[in-house]
Amino acid sequence: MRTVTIADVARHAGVAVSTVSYVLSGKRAISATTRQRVLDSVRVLGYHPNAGARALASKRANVIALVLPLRAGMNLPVLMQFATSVVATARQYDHDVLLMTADEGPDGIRRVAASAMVDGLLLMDVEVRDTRVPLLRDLGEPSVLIGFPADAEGLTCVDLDFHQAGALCAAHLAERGHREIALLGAPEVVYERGTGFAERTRAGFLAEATGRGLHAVAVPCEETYDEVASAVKLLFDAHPGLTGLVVHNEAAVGHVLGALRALGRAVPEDVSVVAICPDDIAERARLTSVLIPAEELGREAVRLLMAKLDGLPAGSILLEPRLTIRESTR
Amino acid sequence: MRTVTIADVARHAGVAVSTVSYVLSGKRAISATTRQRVLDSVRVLGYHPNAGARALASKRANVIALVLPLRAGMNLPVLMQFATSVVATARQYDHDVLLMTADEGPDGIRRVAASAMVDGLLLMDVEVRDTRVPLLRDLGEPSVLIGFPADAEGLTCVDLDFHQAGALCAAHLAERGHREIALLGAPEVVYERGTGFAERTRAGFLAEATGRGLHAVAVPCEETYDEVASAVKLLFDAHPGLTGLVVHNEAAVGHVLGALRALGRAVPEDVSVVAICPDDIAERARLTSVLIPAEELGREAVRLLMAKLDGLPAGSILLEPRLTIRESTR
DNA sequence: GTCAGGTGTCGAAGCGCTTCGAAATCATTT
DNA sequence: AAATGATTTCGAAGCGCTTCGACACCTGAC
Repeated sequence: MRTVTIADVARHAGVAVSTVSYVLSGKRAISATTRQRVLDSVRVLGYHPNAGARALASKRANVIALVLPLRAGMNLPVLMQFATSVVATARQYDHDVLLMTADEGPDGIRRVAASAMVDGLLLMDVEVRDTRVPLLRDLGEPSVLIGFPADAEGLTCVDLDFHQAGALCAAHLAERGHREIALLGAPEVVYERGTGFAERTRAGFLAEATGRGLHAVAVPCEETYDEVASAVKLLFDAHPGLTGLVVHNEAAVGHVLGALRALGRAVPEDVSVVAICPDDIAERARLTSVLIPAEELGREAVRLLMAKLDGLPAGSILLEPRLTIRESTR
Repeated sequence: MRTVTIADVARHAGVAVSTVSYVLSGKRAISATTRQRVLDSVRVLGYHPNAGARALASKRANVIALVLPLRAGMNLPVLMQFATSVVATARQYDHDVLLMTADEGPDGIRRVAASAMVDGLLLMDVEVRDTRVPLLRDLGEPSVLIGFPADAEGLTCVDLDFHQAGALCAAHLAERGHREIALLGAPEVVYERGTGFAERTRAGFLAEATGRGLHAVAVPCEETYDEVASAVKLLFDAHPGLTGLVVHNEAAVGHVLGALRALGRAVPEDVSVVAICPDDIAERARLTSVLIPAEELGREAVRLLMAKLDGLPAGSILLEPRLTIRESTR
């Protein structure tokens, strides 16, 4: 069963090879009758263009690389949703997806780029000081990052708008009449690393709360139960009138609820809790939350990458956060 | 920055293009001095072979497709471990991985195979009557399946040996002196679908138990708490002397423990529980368990596929189950 | 000194596709 | 009726690589 080539199609349809190519790519006008004849032959013979040959001749592989941080400890549901969305969206643009793990590091990126195996790259979970970022810059390979590195100048990045997410949570609590609220954030070290999203959430939260004349504080939060409990206790000791809590730390969310219970503060009767975390965690605990829009992230990332492949300029975008109201706020 | 071609390397090293090719592929003997000169040039120029050209000329893409069931409700940790392992192992064989979702279905497989985009396929989560299996058969594309379809004749499959896993659980309980044991399996519909692994576990469990002269029963098990609780209750009503339980249903594991607690049966004091489930679930609940060896599965699957690509015959393999003893059995 | 048989290297022919310039065809205009 | 311009199709030249057959050289045997 020899594979069907474009020459077979051409012969079968009684036209030149180039004509078949033009019918398939639509890059030149072909008369309706010829076009139909060619398409019929394609169908009859079951022709599929050879990817290698096409890539070689056109200098376009029609493949994008998806670089995932496939290490333990990732938020898997988010990652999965994202990957699924990327694959599906890429297919819509007639592209396939090459899966890479972050642990091949910069070399892997250099390799696939230099071998023209992919036309562009999608990097998930970009860190603030990511070693791959400078490489990406001078490699000149079209790419889209999920997350913002320290210096995003000249790069295309997609992320949730954490500033607005923080603000949204503060606003939600304010509208419910809470006057004294707090943000329990990421562990200390995360802020020290200068991780963008933690910092931005905090800024948005404080700005919005202050703007609305609320009394607001933001404190970091470790992830073991004991540390969370003591942080919560300290918070209420210092601010007895606290009635609203925003938790931006998925690992700590459960412990915060436990700690509140231990302190005898009922949710949502005594204190309202808003989480910024993946949907499944919030769903399970019935928490009002701002979710990570993984699917939208994937879709937008691919869209932007495709635009870049077409030579269009593509700026970074921040996705608007959406608050889902559940049972933990009133 | 034009890309470096093999001709550039040849010129730089003062040899013919074919010589460079042979140095790189090792398919013909090249003198040590020439080889070194070529390798130096490769390094100096930063040469990476063009994947498309290579694929076209050699009819080998050096890419394998990984078809994952990226739908909700999958066991994500297992899937992730598996994917990671596949990518890492493939890289060891100098191959890359094209990520596909099962929802492109048979057409997707036909497409990537016909376009010579991949050399072989890895399908995860194969169902008993999988529409892709007949296609795979007559497509003749090298492939390895994770899981066993109804008729595995002529196919290469890799899976945990569920029969032995069931037997292992029964044996473990028998050795601990339990005389009356039960298997809580998958939901009814799963058996009705004829899903292989559920059935095989049950068979192995019953065979081993019976062989050792134990009194054993196997019942299906739904996945909501209420249904699990009533199933557990019915089980103990019918078999008051029951002291050993095997749970082969990851979604129900937690509920089973809850139901036992509700019935006032302590684990492991009154009843020993063995689970067949992913490691993380068992780990969290401190359950003695047989885990799904996702990483090994990925590694073996790639190994088999590579063997097939080299034209070697590759039979199916069943991975030996391993029991991890934790705190739920005595 | 010649010849057989290795080694090591080269040149050229593709692999299947895209794309460019040119040819062929047809419809309009003068 | 010839010339012009559009429209449609063709042919051929690559894209960068692998691989086959051939050539050149060297060794050792006779």
